[in-house]
Amino acid sequence: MVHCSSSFVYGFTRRFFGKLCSKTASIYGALESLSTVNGSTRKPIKYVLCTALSSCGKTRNWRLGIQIHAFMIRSGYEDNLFLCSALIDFYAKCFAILDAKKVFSGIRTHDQVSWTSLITGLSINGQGIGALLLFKEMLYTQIMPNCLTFVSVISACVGQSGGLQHCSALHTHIIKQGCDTNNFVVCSLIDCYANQGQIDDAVLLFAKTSEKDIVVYNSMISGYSKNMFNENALKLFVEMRGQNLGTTDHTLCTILNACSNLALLLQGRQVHSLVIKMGSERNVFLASALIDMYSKGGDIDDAQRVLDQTSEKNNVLWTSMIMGYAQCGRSSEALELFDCLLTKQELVPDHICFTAVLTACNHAGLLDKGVEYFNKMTTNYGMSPDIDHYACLIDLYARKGNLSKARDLMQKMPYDPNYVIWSSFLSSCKIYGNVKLGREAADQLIKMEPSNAAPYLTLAHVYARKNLWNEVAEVRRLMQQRGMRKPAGWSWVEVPFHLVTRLWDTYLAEGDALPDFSSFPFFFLYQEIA
DNA sequence: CTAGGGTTAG
Repeated sequence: MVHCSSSFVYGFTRRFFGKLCSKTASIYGALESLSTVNGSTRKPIKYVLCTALSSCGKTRNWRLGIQIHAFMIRSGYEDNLFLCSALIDFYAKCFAILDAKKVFSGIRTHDQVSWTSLITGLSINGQGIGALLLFKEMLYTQIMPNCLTFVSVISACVGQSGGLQHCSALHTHIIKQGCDTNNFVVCSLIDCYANQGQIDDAVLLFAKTSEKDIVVYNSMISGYSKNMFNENALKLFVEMRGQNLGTTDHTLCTILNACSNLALLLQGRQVHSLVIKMGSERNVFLASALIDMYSKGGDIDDAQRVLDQTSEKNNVLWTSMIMGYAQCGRSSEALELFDCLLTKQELVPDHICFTAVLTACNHAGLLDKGVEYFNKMTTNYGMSPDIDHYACLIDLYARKGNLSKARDLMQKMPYDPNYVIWSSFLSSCKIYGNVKLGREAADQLIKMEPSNAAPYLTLAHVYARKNLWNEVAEVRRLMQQRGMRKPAGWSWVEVPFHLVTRLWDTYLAEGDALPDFSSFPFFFLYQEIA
């Protein structure tokens, strides 16, 4: 049987290995009987071992894999390069990267595969830098990288600081070596460029690829959607369907994502019908994309229906649902669902789940609840809150008017406040007319994104709220001096005198002194109502 | 016809 096709052996290994093991009481027995089934020759066992190790990696079967390793040693296959590469792959896929490294360093003469296996292994274990360094080391040897090596090392660049520079450098290398027509390489390059926000480079690469397959299309669609070019993603999907390439679950997942981003409920429903036609309703990736699409499209009940029909629920699905309720303003249902799952012990909440819960509190302005969950996360679950959790809590305090407490938290948290935090803080400063903190927030925002006009306008409102018209004028002068363009929907208006008093009514807090008419500049910022 | 590779979810 070992002379049959490898896919047969693979299938065989997966389906019958377990049975053999239980019958013979040990993996050794199973392997012995496999090697003697087809007669006297013992040689083919190494093919079986190789395929078995591969499937142990794919199914993350750690127990079986290490027994095969032991059997390898016992049968004298320890130095077989093919088996060692398979071992590296197996250990890496079971997240035992140290063991993978150990096998690698035990190899006397390496080949492209052994190098590539460890580079891939480092990359999937989150050690992108390590993968890059190993690749560099490989370049000093006689062994040339091949397409597969490039694929691995490019994937390792994704999410690295300076990943773009590495990626461009690798791209040059790839063109020199003539690997740039390989679709696998093209996909990883498109993915890498798209993840670094270099969508133009990705588009260029995509356009240059002559024989695009499904996955190349999928990568490009996903790249568009990641960079919020959702319409382009949809257009490309239509084009892809015109090419009769077919679609995969990946495609539909990405398209649903684009529909969610655009809140396109109708188109999302059409994709849902495609999911059903393809018989992919059981795919959890699609289920979560559907839940997300329905909740962002405003149909939370259909989102719930998708969840109900999914047989195997996981953290992602539950979190999508909680987030869905939170975002559509049904916060109490979000919290009820979360609490219910906790008591039934159907959910071990992780960071993102707590983000959804805190978002629900934030949406409903439930400060006490928010603090309670925040504390629960740290004390009951021993998690260290990440910046998004702090952002929810800070915004909760700020929107309740406790600006100093919010500012305090921003200082005490172990992260630097990001753009989102400062801008939500600034809006609270506007609501409560806190000039001092508002000015600070606006300064920070302007420093972070000098070309964005929004903080100038909000700051002007903070001043206006306190009748500091000279400061309002100063903001306008600064904007003109710095060549700022107004964001769409905002206008400077010359205010006729009879409207001035009406604006005052709006902005004047009770008990404030009447403004000095002579200092009023007769123009005002206002946001057009869509 | 022994190994290693690309795109998907909160």
